[in-house]
Amino acid sequence: MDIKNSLKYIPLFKGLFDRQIEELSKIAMRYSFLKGKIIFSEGDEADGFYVLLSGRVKIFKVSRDGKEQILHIIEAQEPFGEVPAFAGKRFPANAEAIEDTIALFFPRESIIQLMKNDPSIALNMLALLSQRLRQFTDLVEGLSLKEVPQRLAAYMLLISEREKTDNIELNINKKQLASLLGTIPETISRILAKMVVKNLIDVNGKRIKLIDKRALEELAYGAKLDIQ
Amino acid sequence: MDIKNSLKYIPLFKGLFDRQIEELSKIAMRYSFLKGKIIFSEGDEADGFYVLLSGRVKIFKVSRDGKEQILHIIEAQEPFGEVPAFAGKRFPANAEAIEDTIALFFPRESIIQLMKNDPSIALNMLALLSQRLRQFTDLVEGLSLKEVPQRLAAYMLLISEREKTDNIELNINKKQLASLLGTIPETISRILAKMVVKNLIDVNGKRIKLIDKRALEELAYGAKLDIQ
DNA sequence: CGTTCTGTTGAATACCTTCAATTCGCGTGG
DNA sequence: CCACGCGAATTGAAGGTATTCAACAGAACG
Repeated sequence: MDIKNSLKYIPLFKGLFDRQIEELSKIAMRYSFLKGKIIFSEGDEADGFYVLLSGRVKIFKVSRDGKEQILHIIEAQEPFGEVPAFAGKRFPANAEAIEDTIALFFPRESIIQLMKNDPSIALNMLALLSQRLRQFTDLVEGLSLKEVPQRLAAYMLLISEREKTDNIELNINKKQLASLLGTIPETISRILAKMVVKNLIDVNGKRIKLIDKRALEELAYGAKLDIQ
Repeated sequence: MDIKNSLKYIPLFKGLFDRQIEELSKIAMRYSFLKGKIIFSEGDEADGFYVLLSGRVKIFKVSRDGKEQILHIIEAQEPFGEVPAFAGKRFPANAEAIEDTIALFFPRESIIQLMKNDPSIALNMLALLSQRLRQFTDLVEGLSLKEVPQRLAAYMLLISEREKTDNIELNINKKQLASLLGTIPETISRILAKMVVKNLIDVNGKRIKLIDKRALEELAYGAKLDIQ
C-alpha cells in the first residue's frame, strides 16, 4: 500500500517535507466504506478526523421526522469530520458514504503534535475551515433569504462554472439535490419543469443544458421566477 | 493606552508569552465604531481581522429586497472577520456595530508570521473556527429542518442556560431576534403570544419567564406547537 | 409633547410541503 | 430479448406555515 503517495497530493498536506509525509503515512489508518455506510453519527465522540481518498461522502443533519439536510458533499482529497478535532468532542452532524469510499483516519493528537512542530499544516487547515465557513454563509443565505428556484439556479451555475460547460450533468440524484438545497424532490421537479417552459434550461435525464444563463444569473441573484 | 492589558485576557491569545502579547499590541490598530456603523461589507477586500474589545457586532447577510439574516452576534473578546485572513480575500458577509464598539484590527501578515513562530495561536484559531462551524450547522439545521416555534424555543433555552436563569432578558430587539432566527418580527410576536396562551412562557417586555421548560425542550427538539 | 422607531394584530396571499397516484427508467432474471 | 419489479421521478390537488401588507398601539427620545 502506498498511503504515502496518496498523501503527497492532498492539499491539506501541501508544504510538508517528505519526512513529515512519511510520518503521517505511519499514523494514518485506512478504512473502506461501502455505499450507504454510515461513517459517523451526530453526537459520536471523535478522536481524529478523516481524509477522503476516493468515493464521496455526504455530511448531513436529520430532523426528528426524518427529513435530511445535506451540509456538504466531500470529494476526494478533502478532509472531513475535522470539527471535533479542534473544538468540542463530538461530531456535529452525520457522515455517510454515497459511493464506495476509501478514507484515511488521523488521530487528533498526532496531528496536533505535527502542527506544533510545523505550522504549515495548521495554516492549511485554517484555510480549509475558513472556506467551509464561507460555504456555510452561502448555504444559510440560500436557506433564509432565497427561494428554491434561486437556490437551484445558483447550484446549476456553480456546477457549470466548476465543470466549465453549459451542458452540466448532475452527479447526485434528485433526492440528494433536494436535500442539499433544503427542499424536497417534488419541488425540484416542478421548478425544473417551469424553467424548461420559460426556456432557461433543457433537461434530459441527469443532463441539463443551460440555455439562458443571463436569466439564471438574475434568478440566482434574487430575481423572481414568475410564471402563470 | 493599554492594548497590551486587553490582549492578555482574550481567549484567542491564550498561551502566548508576554513578549508575544507585547508584539501583538504593537501591530494592533484600535478602532471605534458608533452604534449603527458598518464595519465592513460583503465583498470588501480584507487584509486582516478584528477582535472585539467592547460593544457588540452583528455579522449578517442581506437579500436583494433588503431582508437580513444574522449569522452571528459577536461579543467582547471574540474575533470577527477572520475568514478572509485565511481563505479568499473578501468578507463573505457584512458587519455592523449594534452598540458603540471598540475593536482591534490585526493585519493578516503579522498574525500569520506569529503563527509560524508559535503554533498556539493557530491552534486557538482552529478551535474558534471549528466552534463557528458547529454553530453554523445548528443554524442550518434550524433554518432547514425546524419551524420558527422550534427555533425560538431553542433560542430561549440557550439564553436560559447561558445566563443560568429561567427568567431571561432579551438583549436584542425583536427585529434582530427575528433576523437571527431567519424570520420576521411579526412572526415572533405571534408565536410568543401563542406560547403565552399555552402557558409555556410569560412575557413582560424584554423579560421572558420560562414556565414549562419541559415542553419548550420538546418543542426545540422538534415537537409541534399545535394551537387552534 | 410630538416624532420616530418598535412591536402587535388582522386579513389576504404566497410558497412550499404533504399525500396520493402514475409514470419512467433501469437492472435482473426468466 | 423481453418482461418484470422496484426505486426514482413526475404531476395534481389540498393544506399548512410563514410572509406581506396595512393599520394601529406603545415605547423611546429629543
